[in-house]
Amino acid sequence: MPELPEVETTRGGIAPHITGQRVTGVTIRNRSLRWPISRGLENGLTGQRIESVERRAKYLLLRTANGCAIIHLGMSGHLRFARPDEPADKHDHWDMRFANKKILRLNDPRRFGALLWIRTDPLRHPLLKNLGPEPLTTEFDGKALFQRSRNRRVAIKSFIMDSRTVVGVGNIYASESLFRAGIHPLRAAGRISLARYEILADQIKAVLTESIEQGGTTLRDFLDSAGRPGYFAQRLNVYQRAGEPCPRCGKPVRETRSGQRSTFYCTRCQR
DNA sequence: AGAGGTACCTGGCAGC
DNA sequence: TGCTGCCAGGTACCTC
Repeated sequence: MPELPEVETTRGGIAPHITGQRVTGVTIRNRSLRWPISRGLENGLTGQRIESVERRAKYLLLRTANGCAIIHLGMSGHLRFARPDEPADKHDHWDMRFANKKILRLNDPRRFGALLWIRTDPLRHPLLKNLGPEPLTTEFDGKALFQRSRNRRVAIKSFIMDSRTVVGVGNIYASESLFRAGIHPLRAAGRISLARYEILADQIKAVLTESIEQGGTTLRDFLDSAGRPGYFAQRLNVYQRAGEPCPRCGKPVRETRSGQRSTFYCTRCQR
């Protein structure tokens, strides 16, 4: 479910409601997410005031004076505010309650997500310390991609989905940005010119920005924290459109696999 | 070091 | 209706 635009949409949806609020309690119904939720989380977080709600890559960071909650939504995770009397669903694994009576609730059927509590700088945490640049900053550009890709034989799609290259480019936006840039998804990363990387970096920024503006991409089940779907699916050019005409040239969109992931492209427009 | 595969988990869907 | 197999938006970890 969530790629960077979905996580950013979630961050924007919850931040106004919990920033500055004190946590009055935490209920954990199922500790076994990707990593077990630590026993110390409830005690550490309860009573703390949320100083900020930030995002790094697809991680949400709830910072307090005492520590930081790191949230990852995995493949199927979803945060929303529950009504006070609303019974927990089967996959509602945890709630955070706040002084303003808001209840932040996580639903995650596949449990690939995470909830961690750490007392040190979250950006130095092993999960975050080796992450590449944020795509929507000036730190990320064609030159950075070009330099990092020299002598690399890996397929360009796998390369841009590697979080050490750049964070936040998941399976949907990898296909979409390569289509927009006219680059074949299986081309070796080391065999792409600087000029083409400049275009690719611009298109990665553009596709992510447009998707955030549309509230993310709803394929099956993504809803933002207020229960609204995202509308970017209507703007997808190739993703999950195998057999449909390429929007640029009309040739049927082809589907292949790259790194065990579905990959969509146009054989004429992408070289 | 780099490339590729596997694993984690549930649910939905196509096909029989 | 119910079974089986496959697929799904992520990413750490394993092997070669």
